[in-house]
Amino acid sequence: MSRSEIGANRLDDAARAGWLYYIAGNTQEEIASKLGVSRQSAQRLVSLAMSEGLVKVRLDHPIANCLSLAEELRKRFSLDLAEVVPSDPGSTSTTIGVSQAASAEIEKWLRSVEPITVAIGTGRTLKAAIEQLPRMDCSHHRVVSLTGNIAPDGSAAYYNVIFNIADAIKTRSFPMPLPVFASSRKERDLLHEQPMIKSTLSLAAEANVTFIGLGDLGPEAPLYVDGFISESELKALQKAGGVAEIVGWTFDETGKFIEGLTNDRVASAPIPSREKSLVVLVGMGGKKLPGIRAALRRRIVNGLITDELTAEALLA
Amino acid sequence: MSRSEIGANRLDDAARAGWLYYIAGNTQEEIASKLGVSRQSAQRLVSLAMSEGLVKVRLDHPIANCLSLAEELRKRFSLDLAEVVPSDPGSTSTTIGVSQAASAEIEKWLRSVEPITVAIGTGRTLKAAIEQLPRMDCSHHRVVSLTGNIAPDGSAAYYNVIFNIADAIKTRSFPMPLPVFASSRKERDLLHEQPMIKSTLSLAAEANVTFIGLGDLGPEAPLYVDGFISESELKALQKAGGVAEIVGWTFDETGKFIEGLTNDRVASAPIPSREKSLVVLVGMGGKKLPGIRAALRRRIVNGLITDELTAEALLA
DNA sequence: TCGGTTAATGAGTAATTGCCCAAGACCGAG
DNA sequence: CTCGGTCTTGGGCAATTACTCATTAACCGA
Repeated sequence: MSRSEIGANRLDDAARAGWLYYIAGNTQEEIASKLGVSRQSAQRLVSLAMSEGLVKVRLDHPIANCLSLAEELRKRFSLDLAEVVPSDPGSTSTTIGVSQAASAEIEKWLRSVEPITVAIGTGRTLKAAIEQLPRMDCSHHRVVSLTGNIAPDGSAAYYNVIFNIADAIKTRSFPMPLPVFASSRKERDLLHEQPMIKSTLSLAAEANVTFIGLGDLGPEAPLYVDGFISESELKALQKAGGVAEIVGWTFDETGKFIEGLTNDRVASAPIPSREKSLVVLVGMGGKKLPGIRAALRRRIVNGLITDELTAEALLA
Repeated sequence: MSRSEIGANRLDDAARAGWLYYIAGNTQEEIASKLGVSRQSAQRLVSLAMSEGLVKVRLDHPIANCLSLAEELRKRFSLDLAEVVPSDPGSTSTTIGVSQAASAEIEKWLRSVEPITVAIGTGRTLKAAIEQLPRMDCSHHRVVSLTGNIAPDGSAAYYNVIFNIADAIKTRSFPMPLPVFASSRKERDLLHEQPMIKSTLSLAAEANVTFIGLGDLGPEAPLYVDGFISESELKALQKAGGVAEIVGWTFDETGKFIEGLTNDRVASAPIPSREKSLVVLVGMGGKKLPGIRAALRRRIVNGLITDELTAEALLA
């Protein structure tokens, strides 16, 4: 029996154990005897099923406060989509909850029988959301990345999610075989003139729906931490008033894009039209708050998925 | 604060507790302190969230054995849909697993943006499936019942699920305001001539997809236990070779409908076309086995959702 | 074939959860 | 206002689950 078969069997067993536990309501001891393993192994299988994402938990009840916050956000910022999930006071996670909600929204779009084009950004939040997606056949849809997938060191950019999505669902995916930042404006423009890139860019421009994350520009800015920009570049952006970035495009607290600096070199596609399509920002947490507020005010996005605390702060 | 508000708040809290438990991964003690209640109350809220169906657990991993059984069933009986869920050896439940799978399949159809018509039968299995449905807006779809909803004692037939479905999702639903069995063939035909009934019947006939359960005709036949037929009628059906019924239509082990007897009086709609639509039978367990086999052989249905053990028995 | 390394296993134990029961709150009827 | 009944609450305890750790088995390269 080959290595991969063992692995498959293991996941198979995990799925079976998870099924017996979560659906059939067996105790782990019962599962152990039914599967002919020790209680400890059964426990491991169950937790494996959970950690591997075989088990998806969904909670559908419209919690009153979340609903009303969403409604207010929609009105205040003329949003086409607003979703608010409960907050976990005390948790420091910046993805918990919103990634599940984002996943559900992405899934909803992908269930469409009409072929659609989905554009997607980068980041931890989106990555977590994609991991929640069920395996499904979406071969009639197209998923296109808004950002380059090459990290400064030449490796694949870790938080570029286009490959994760292609992995989770069966679809035609269009990565952007580019560095995230070119070395100069000239080089960026040159790269964008390449036929393949050009067609991917125009595909992105006509996306029906777009899901993007947001990175702050504080001392632990993802762009800086992940090595896409240097410390001095970060400082310069901060000095120019930059508060956040979306797929690499930095902007100030009014949502105005920073002139020059790194924005000259971002190889990302422009953010698709908010007139003709839905652009959903997924994010939560105090660090992102100024950025989210700016993005909403200048209508860089027309959809938002966030949590209760952030929603309240946005409305305050 | 009114009674209903209290109830709503309670479910709201339950949802919040369930969210903190299942999504955010808090312990019940943490939830208790965050929600400002005792640990026991938190525990109650979490279990309420589960029992009220606010929390939906889905397991998506193609368990190899289930997949191959489904594939074989599809081939052997020329099915358009076959789904096999794991069995819980030892459990006596006749709905566990298949109802979840049926719910997922129903949901898939209801997610369609094209308006569709869904026909639905009766029974414990389907009732359990409907309870799993998430709240969703399906006002562009129509859901029609295949059977009358009036029990012999004049009350609403308990296992008629059309009201449950209308309760769970927002849709135009079409019940059949009829007894399940008329007193005679003549009366049945007369009832079916009434304009409203007639239009509901023709709506059922053009359903895009149909979900039905199956009842055995053994000593504990649901039809008999629920008081729809008398003991002597049951005996007569058995003597005539009847092994099972679908929405009241009884048939023998070859799938041939029993001539005369109760079939003359069934007020149910005929089972929709297997040529032009998908008719899915949902059921599992040894008691139903002869019935399921018969239904598949004579193509009373062209779709099946069942469990491993039943699938294996069908293929043996 | 042999060491070295890694992964899997089972025992024991701490943490967490589910359940039962008694006490108290609430409500309607008298 | 009081009584009887029902529902809710929290304490305590038994059952269940998660984690740690030492041991064993499996694997891999030489």
